[in-house]
Amino acid sequence: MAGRGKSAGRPQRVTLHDLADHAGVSRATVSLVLRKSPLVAAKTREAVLESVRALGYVYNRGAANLRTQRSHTIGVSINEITNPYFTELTAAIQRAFLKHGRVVFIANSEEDPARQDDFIATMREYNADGLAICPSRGTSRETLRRLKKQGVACVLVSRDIGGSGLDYAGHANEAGMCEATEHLIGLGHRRIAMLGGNDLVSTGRERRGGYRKALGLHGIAIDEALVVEGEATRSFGAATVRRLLALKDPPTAAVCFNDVIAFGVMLGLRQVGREPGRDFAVIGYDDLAEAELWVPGLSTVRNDTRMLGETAAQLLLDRIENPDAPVRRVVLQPKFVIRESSGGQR
Amino acid sequence: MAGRGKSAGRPQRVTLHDLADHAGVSRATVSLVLRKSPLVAAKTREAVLESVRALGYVYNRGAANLRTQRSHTIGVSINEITNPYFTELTAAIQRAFLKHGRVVFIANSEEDPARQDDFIATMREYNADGLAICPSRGTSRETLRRLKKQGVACVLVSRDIGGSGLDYAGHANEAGMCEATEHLIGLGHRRIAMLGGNDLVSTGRERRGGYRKALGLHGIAIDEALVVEGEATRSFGAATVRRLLALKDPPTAAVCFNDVIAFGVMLGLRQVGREPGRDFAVIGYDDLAEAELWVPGLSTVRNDTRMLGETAAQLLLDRIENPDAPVRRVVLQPKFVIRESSGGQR
DNA sequence: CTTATAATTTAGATCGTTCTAAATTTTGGT
DNA sequence: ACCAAAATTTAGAACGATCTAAATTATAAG
Repeated sequence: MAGRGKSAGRPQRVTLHDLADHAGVSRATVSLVLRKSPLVAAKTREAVLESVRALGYVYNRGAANLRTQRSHTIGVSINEITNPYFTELTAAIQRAFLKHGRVVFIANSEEDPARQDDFIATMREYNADGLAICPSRGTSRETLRRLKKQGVACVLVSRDIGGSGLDYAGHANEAGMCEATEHLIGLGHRRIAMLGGNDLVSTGRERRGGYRKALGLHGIAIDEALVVEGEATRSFGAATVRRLLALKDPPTAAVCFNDVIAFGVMLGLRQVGREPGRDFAVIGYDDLAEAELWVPGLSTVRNDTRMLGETAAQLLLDRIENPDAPVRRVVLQPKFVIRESSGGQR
Repeated sequence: MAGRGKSAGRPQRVTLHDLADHAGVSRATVSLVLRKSPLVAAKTREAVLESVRALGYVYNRGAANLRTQRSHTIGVSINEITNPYFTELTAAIQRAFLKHGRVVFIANSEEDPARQDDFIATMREYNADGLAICPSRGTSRETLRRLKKQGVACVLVSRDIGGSGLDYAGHANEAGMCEATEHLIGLGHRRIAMLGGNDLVSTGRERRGGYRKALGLHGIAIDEALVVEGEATRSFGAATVRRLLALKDPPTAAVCFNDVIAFGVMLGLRQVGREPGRDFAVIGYDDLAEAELWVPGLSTVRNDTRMLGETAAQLLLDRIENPDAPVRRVVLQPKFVIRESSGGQR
């Protein structure tokens, strides 16, 4: 009596049709009940809901999406989820969309544009309403312009790709790094290294630009030997600071592309018997939860990750709502946090 | 000429129908081409693929799933993605499924069984082929049994829920923690604290059990004041070790539920002027990338995360293939790694 | 040139929902 | 009791793919 299909084999999925039969109404009415339409009479609604319970019905969202041409699904592509900054950002983005009743699909592109492209293609095949992208290194402007041209709602988060023509939510990286660097200059440092980041990614360009700008403002010549590109890992920070300390005119301080590198620098200093904050000044970027706990506490530039997630979500939802609105760019101001790792007056 | 529908409004999606018209064949043939069927003649295939390019066709996976009753989609529910162990595990699981051509849906339940249930419900609504679950704290056995009874393919990863009747892939936590604790005992420690974990989660029960077992094996009485439940955070580790050191008979060593807590312990020791590895022995659990870099290097129990991800994926894929096979449990052996934080002979 | 066989192609039903437009029932005023 | 208006319910056609079973075309053997 239950399950229409063949009596042999797998249990058939319970459908609207089954519910309709069971409750003695039409498919259309059942559909209205499930969508909480006010059109249907209270008594009918009760009967249908009772059938739902009785048959153990599971709504088929895929079928509904096919019909409505809307999926309420958002794809989120993250360049490197094992980086704690992006882990926090991902959680923030997810929370923000969840609050707006969207289902979120997360993928980790691991800095590989091909994987990112695959994911974007898959999400389009699933008819996602929109995409939030932290573009992996090397993402081409053309890829993104094509998305825009094809009418895919899209927002770039954290990292910008110039000329993509997409909405963007990010932080004011140049200003943040400039302030951090000027702080060190104010403490008397002249040989300041800049560790991590690169010019292939906007955040790298901007933070490295902020560093250069600060030195320029105070008439300090830039020694390219102290500007080191690198991965956002602790081991890069540790190895690099050890190498720089071995130079004949070593730096006395370092600003880092992010906190993870700064933690590495502090570990590296200890490995060679130097104490961060006393023998060498260190500044990070992001203000991860861990920064405050270190001994010495890490001076760093705080990005409001949760706010960025919410901003990105709002931009994307607006874009979905109104595909032809003018492009928007929101840049959040960071906050420089002074702790002990940058040392006192020297 | 392009796009069948109304000439006004949004661009219509290109469908198999459009491709068929454009290429002068039937819908069925186009479908065969897209699915790389060998049945179709080379010349026809070329023509269709040319139409795909010409019209900018995007495959509609939702429609296909509706028809085939298979989604090639896997839902992965993670209890806390900001914990780096789970971040790594998530990445490993994703990679493993990707290798098998599955699309992976990731959600962060943040230790909230309600969010986990929501996600599971959503995945069922999307007709996911299977679920990989790192159950959040407080997940009930009944929830999981119901899933099994309803024929949902499911594998538990890392954390076990007794009596769920589901496949499980995890690590031998008791053995790992027992070995670590015995190492400290061998070095002469008698007052050994156990920090973090709790009995609400299998990994906590097992690791704490391993600690108790080791003490028992060597006739050391357990001082419950030294066994502290807690969150897997650095701040818990730091605060707790400071508190324990203030006891009148303080511990001389600590084994930690995981590396993150152990890092916190090392930071906490420094905050009160003690040097980990020299003044106090510390052992972690997980062997995160960071463990090796610390000064002193963190002694810890290594879990092979990538292997766990692959194992879980294989169990789930087998289960999907063969729903009625007997339940399997795979437990991977960890490896104890000795570095400097556990100190030498005292 | 048949004819049997193999290789291709296809019409039409189907998956489980929602939508449109119309049919039916209920309600309330006279 | 009647009728208009409001409230509720519904049949049947979508959505965009795949499947089944059969039709068509090409190839080879006699």
